[in-house]
Amino acid sequence: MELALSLGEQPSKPFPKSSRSRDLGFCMAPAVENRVRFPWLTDNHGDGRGLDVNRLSLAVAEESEEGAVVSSPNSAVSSFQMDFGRIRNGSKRGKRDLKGAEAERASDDDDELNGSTRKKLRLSKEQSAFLEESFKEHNTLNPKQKLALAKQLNLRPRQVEVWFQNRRARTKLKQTEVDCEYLKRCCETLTEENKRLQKELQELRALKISQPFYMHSPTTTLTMCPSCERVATAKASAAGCQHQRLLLL
DNA sequence: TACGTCGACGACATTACGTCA
DNA sequence: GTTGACGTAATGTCGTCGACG
Repeated sequence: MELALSLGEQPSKPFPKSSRSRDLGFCMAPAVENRVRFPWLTDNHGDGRGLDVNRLSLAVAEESEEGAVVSSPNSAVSSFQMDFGRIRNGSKRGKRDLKGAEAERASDDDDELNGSTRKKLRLSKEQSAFLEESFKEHNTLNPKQKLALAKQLNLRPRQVEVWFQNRRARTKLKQTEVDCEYLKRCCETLTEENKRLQKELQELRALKISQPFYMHSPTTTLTMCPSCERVATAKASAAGCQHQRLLLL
């Protein structure tokens, strides 16, 4: 039996840095990938980039443009317009956010840092659905895609980025659960097989003790049935598997 | 060419908030 | 109204890579 799993092989960084080249797509052991396929693992665009958000439903965007910002059905406040009070003082990430293209993250946060604690918003169903669709297309985003999505959903680019990060983490967690289940089943099967072989070994030993002369007979051979892989002597096979009996005929 | 630095980004662990039973 | 569990948005940290001097 072949355990076609990669859990044990996974390095501390299961997603290799190949994704840095924007090739998009999870790095899963081939066998795992074959067992559980995600539609977005295949790059329909060939070059692995170029998410065309315009292909997706525009319903949300249209609604947003009208100013009727979509809000969570469970939230009384618009999910976009809530404050984002963030504690970002002197942290490595905070510094990085103030540099280069990432400055946009900080700039649009600056006017929202009044509070001392961060406010967590919940994305609306429409936003989540839209992001989900995008994720199915590509599980990573290049800056352009990120900006386009953010604009379309009226979110901050950072929010889109975080959503994708969390989504990848959730996907991986699910995959790990699936793999664990599979391994469990494999383990059970192997345990059963091991029990059966142990039993068979005991029977053979018993046979050897009870019929020492027979076993030492030069004409006696142990054969393994290619069909059920049971080991048996020519004589014992008469009481063993039917395949052996057929072979003897 | 080798090397150090920097910015960007992803994974991962963790925190904190919103929701619901 | 309170509480604990759960889902998830957000944060912090680390490692890696490519660009650049």
